[in-house]
Amino acid sequence: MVQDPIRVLQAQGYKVTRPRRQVLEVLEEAEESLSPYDIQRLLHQQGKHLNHVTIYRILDLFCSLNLVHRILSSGGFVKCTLGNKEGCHRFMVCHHCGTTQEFVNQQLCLQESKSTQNLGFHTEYHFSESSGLCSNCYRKQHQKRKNA
Amino acid sequence: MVQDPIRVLQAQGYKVTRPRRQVLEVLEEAEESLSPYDIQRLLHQQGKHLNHVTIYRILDLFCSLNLVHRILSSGGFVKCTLGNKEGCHRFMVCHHCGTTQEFVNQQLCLQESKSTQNLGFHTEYHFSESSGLCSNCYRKQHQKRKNA
DNA sequence: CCGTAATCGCAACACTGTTGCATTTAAGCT
DNA sequence: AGCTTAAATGCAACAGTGTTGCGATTACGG
Repeated sequence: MVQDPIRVLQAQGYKVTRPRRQVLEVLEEAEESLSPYDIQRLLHQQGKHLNHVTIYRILDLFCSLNLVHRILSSGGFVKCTLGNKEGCHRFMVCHHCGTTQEFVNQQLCLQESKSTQNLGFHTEYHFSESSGLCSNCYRKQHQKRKNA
Repeated sequence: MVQDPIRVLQAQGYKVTRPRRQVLEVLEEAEESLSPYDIQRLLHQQGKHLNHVTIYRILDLFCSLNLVHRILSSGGFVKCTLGNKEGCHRFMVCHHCGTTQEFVNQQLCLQESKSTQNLGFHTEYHFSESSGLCSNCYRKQHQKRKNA
């Protein structure tokens, strides 16, 4: 499991501010990836008002600390839920409902590193993204077809 | 090896226009990923003037045909150089010089699919990005340290 | 060479991300 | 608890990126 983000901030000498806690909370609760402006809108609905500049800066910081990852297919950010000792993140993204789920696979990670090293590349970090249907959406699509 | 992009366009009933050929050419020559506006600038320098809207639409099309892939770390686009029967793309991106190189690994691809399927996910497509130093930049950094 | 559907260019707009600077705040110290 | 100060936030203004609708142009089949 990933370390408590608050602890990570403290350990690296960053302040634990209200905006940072709020951004963490909203990412924590989300099932899908959120754009900076999504985050602003969601917080706004809760009566919490953050400047978009602040959100951008917070996301930059969180990315650099590997607390958060940007999803390519959506452009949104997700909170990393799993440890990443090896500098590796793997995500599954449902292209129907947008749900994003992180997973780990130590063996895949090692093989991916080895594979790039064999090609003369010095990998420091890697990630992967699998796009498809989550089990829920797959079931729904399947039933629809049966009924049609 | 990947099929000739021109053939792909024709086979799918898309016209082979001058702007499309020009975008393909500039991506072909580039070692690093190029943003839409990078592409416009490069073509402009060659006396070829494309509207940015056109470039966006062409890149959308090429992405949907899997002729081109967007790199997360840079936001730029690269021409896919290898086949992708399995709906899989793997890239190495040097964070120093920006060079981008595609590679394949059938075994990794199969394992990644299996891994997500075991988690109840129905993967249709996946890709990975390894960030690090290419052999050239690694050597340079290494020498610098020795001299310092 | 002609007709036409697809594609492109243009203008205008909407959204996303950035910079500099004044104000506020977390956290260490007493 | 109050004081201090470096870090972080908010604001305003701007810069860059991406989108839409529509009229003009062009690839390509006949």
